[in-house]
Amino acid sequence: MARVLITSAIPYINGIKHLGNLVGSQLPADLYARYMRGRGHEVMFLCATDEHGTPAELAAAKTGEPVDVYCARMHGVQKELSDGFALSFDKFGRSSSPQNHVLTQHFAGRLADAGLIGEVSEKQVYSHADGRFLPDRYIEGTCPNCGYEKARGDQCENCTKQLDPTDLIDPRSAISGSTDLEVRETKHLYLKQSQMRGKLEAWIDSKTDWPILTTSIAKKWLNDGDGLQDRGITRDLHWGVPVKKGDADWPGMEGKVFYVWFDAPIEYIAAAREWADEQGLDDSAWERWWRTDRGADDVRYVQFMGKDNVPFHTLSFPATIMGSGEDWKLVDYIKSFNYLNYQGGQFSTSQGRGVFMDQALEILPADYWRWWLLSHAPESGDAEFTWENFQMSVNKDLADVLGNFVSRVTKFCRSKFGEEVPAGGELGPMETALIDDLTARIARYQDHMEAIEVRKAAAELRAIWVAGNEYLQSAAPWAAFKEDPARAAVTVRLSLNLVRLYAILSAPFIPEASATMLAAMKTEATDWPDDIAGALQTLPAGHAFEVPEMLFRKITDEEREDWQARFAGVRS
RNA sequence: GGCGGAGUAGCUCAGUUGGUUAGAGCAGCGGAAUCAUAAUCCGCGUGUCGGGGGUUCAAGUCCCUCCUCCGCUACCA
Repeated sequence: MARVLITSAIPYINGIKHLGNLVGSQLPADLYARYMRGRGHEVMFLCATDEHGTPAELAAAKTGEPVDVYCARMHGVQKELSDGFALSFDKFGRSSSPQNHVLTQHFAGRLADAGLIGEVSEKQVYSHADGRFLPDRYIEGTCPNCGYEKARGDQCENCTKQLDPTDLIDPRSAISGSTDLEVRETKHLYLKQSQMRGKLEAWIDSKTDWPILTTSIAKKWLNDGDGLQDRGITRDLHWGVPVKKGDADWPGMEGKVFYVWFDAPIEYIAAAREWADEQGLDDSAWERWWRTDRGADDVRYVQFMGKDNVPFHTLSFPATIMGSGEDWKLVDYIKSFNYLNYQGGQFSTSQGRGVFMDQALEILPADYWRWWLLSHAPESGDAEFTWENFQMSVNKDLADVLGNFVSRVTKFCRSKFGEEVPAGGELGPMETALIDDLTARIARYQDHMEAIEVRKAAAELRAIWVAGNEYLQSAAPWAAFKEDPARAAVTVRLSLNLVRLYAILSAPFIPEASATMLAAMKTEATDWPDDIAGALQTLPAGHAFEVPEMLFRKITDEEREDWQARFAGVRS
């Protein structure tokens, strides 16, 4: 039994995530976690909300809540939705947790001791009306290049020119519109990533099995321009982890907090600690996952994220861990994803375009979304969601191929043999052929799951479902029953066992339907099938079962058209 | 602009280090079957592998060039 640590990129606290966000990290991470658990491995699957930063403060101000109250509420909303999608986190933590405060300050102290933190005095724009420093993107003005009047301080959306906020003509706060701005001197801490460039590059180079998408992004940042740049890790904000050197004050940094990209990845570790604390366990319980000197040296650590998050996970966070000089666990494999588009354009949180997690669950159960999203995961390039494709895929794969198989087998048995596994007959050549076919297919399915080839795994699983229909069609128990009931009994007995087998194999993709199938078969035998022939005899003759409710209903054309119209425009 | 990804059947996509007539699912057409959610199963592919050029006995695969789409570009997280 192996031990597998799995983290999914942590979603920002603001708003509800859309399906593109979901399929880019949390959902495939859950697939992998469920599969690894199914194989009998010990899994620690962690996620959290990323709660700090200016956007959270502004969103809270807008709703009139104190920012901690706002974050607590939104965390609850996101937790509920992740439960709705059956995401099986061992802990869904919060980057604002006390555990993360302690760890973030600890890392900062270690990095400072190692000489990897520098203090830099820099000029930033302060807005008197807003009472805060403004990030570049929150300053608007006229573009000096093209004259566009709503250019942002980081880049002009009209002419795409990179800007510095001080370049803008007639700058104003994008928050309040105030022009009462001032360039102020402020001191910040920088993580000297540049000093670790060689070490990081050697580490990246050693990861020959990583996806090209992952390593190419990392190398770009390592080698672009003057090489890896140092990054500021503090901000003049109120909401965040106060700047401290371990548990000691940091002279000159009073009133400042660590910046999100520094404290957010550390929350991966803190989430494990939150989990241990919640369970009433001591530090060794989480350290055995995270400290290689305390038991984590045999842990395999896999991260899931969208491609936009790759630089932080390949460079900044490893720099933090390596720079600490302590024996923290580094990631072993990074699975990154491209983007999912929506009906020819992008999903857009700001424009409310696309389907969001809460809306998705309002119209269909999680398994429908899980299956479509995972079987179309944007692995080799950006992928596209269309309602036509969604309707066709889900109806065909889930309702016709899998759902109908369960239905035809259980109902046929009930009408001819009653609601128990029928006795009699011996396995013949047709059964042997099926078992051989399944054995080969399941081996391929496992290979794809081990390699986290999500689409290929889904395609093989579907083929495994099809194999059941092919077998049933050629064995034709409805015909055999008339002259050779024992022959029909063999077929039905095997097919009922197939239902159980399918439930186990399919659980990582469609956990709710899988549970329904197991309940209908009245079995708690859910061990992963190593020997297929043996696994298909688990339910013995005489074992009672029941005909389940329809596993998957079909999406009608009317519904599809309705949803298409409803989600075309702006989210209400 | 720079970097990266993608461009293969009507649609969504596979195609390992270059090697027989380029594949799968869906859709479409024809058939079988009637247990089942009008479901299932079988058969059917004349594709300029984005365009052009090149290397090679042999190119979807390698090289050059051009076109299109997408992402990133370090203060959005």
